Amino acid sequence: MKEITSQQQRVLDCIQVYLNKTGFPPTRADICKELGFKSPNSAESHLRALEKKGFISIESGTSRGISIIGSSSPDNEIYDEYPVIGLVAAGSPTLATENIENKINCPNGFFDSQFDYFLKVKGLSMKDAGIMEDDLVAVKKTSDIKNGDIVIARIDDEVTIKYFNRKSEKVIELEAANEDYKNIIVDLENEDFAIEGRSVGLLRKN
Amino acid sequence: MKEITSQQQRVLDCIQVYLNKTGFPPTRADICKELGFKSPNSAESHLRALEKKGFISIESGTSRGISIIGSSSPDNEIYDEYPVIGLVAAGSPTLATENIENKINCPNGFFDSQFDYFLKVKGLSMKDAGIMEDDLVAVKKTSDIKNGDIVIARIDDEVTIKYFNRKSEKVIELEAANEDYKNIIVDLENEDFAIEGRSVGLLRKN
DNA sequence: TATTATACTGTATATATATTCAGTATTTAT
DNA sequence: ATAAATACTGAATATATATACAGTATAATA
Repeated sequence: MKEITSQQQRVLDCIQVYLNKTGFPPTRADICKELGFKSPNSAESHLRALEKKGFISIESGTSRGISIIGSSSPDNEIYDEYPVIGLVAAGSPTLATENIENKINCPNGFFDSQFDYFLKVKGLSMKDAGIMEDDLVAVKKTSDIKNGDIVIARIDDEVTIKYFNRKSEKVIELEAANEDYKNIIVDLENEDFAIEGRSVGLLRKN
Repeated sequence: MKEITSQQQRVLDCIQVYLNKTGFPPTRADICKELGFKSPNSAESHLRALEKKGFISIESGTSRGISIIGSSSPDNEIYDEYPVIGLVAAGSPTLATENIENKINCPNGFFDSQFDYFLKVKGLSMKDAGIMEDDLVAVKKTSDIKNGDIVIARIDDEVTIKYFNRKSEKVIELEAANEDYKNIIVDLENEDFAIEGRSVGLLRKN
């Protein structure tokens, strides 16, 4: 990255400020208005210099086609509020769908996969997988599950977090990661079973 | 916020994806191309519906003047980039740039206590504390430590993460949370020992 | 000393883009 | 039963915007 001049820095800052304020990049005219230039070509040539030095990229023939290189995220990143849902009852956990304990603000792409909510874990059935009591598991609502995935599953009214293991067409094993807990064999023909989602990450506050 | 239809959701997602990819919002034509519409008015009417429902705002007469509402970070929260530092067997986790693996953008008050960096864990010495290989431990640089705290400690040139246990004025025990690992007894008089910081949280991506 | 980069004003223009108007059809409320 | 919202195609147009061209002037290279 080459050296930047003070005027070029002003233009670069101007683009960043404009982006923060509006959510989209400025036009040449916008930059002129902001910095007091009287010709759109003033902005244009500064932009070309910034492009040549690698600070920005300009999409040719595209309105507002400016993007700042390097400062990939902090300002472009999207944040959202994710609900924390509790697994209530110690022995037989039941999902309280409406029971949102609180909300956590967190970058959208925080975990490798998109997720929908945090599940507050009760019990130690997944202890050996590093999932402890009160940990917040990032859950992606999906039924796209592979063997070995950590899933949030519902059997009748009981919700539990376990390793997923398909035994046959009609039999699924939910495997605990703790020898003190026994695995659950689900007969899909005789039981009301559903996958709530898959764990895509974990958050622990202590 | 009113209910969103599936098509409107597709358009909203399309805007978000385009923004992530290019750094600026799409035109009506861009949306059409992306979603297979044949008339720019298809995009236009969806945008108007999204605006009416409060999901986006549209700057009139402005090219690419779309901004997603709510996606901007709440004003009260402050975000920062936190470095991820690798815990190498015979190295020290310093904030030197050569040790920074990457950076994670994260709300400032994400964990209960302020923290300074993420430490990428190697090994399973804290397995029973739910800290697994490649987990990111949020570390607060401090020497204010109580017995039972999970600390990042340095003995000579070796850095480890262990439970802290002060045995006497001059003796500290570093306790592993895995019976396969043996505890470390530190004699402060004869060894070069320092506390790098304390674990205040944990982040796992999988 | 000639050349290139910086730092502008001012005018002009092709085109990228928003936006309106005219339709058609289905679904959902009132 | 009627209005309103959804979900589109297709064409037309005013204007927002990028971008080239013609200058002027100063500072930094080579």
